[in-house]
Amino acid sequence: MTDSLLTSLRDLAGPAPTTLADRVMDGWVRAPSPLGEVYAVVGDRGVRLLRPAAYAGDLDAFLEGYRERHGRPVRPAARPPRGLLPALRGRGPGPAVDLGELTPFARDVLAATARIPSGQTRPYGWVAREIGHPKAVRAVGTVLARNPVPLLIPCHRVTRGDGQVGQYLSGVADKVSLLEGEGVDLGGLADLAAGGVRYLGSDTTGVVCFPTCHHARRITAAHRQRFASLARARDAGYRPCRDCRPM
DNA sequence: TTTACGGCTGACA
DNA sequence: GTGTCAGCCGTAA
Repeated sequence: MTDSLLTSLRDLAGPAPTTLADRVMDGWVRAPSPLGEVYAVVGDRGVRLLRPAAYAGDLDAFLEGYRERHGRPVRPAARPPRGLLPALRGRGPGPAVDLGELTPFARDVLAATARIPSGQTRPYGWVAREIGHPKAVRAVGTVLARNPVPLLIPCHRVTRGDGQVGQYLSGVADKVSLLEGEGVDLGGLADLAAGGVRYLGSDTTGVVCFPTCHHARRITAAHRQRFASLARARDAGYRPCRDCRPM
């Protein structure tokens, strides 16, 4: 049997080949989300753009804007991409996203943001440090403001270092509602921030975390220690949590 | 190539 | 405690 025949047989066992139309046209879908209906455009490598309808406005205008910006025609997709609907309900790893048109810096920012677990928040400065550009804090904000796939890449989980929620693509109210929907205690965080507290530690483990970290939330009141800075926590003998990597 | 602009931050009054 | 300001840095025009 020739190699080319083997290859052909193997291809038959794989996913159905995409048609030419699939390669040159993207497909759009509507889907429900915590922010109401969203529009999404999907290419052969994944979701390329997602916008809440309430923010994007009229579907025609949204599609026209997409065509203009990306120079690609769009048609209704036969079905939503695998994983999109569960991801918008907060379940599963989510669909593939196509960030190929972004700069390497922007992709790094979004990749770091995608690692923030549901129900937790990180400061803009944390994202900057994670990607090796600790001083590019504002540039991180600029990238997140243009996140092509909000909700799928949870830019709402990036908040200001001083305890305020910060801005959001479709408005602060949406950011607040998303975070509260994930169980983030914004009132509690604001109280901590008002008292100058940015980190919580456990005096039984000697570990210090961001307040929304999974571990910080389990510290019982009697053992909870509050810190204004990581330096203070270190001086007191605490080490940074390996999960939330406070900075 | 230059410039202006942010989903920010830390310092200082 | 709160308000202001300069610094920072990747983009887009």
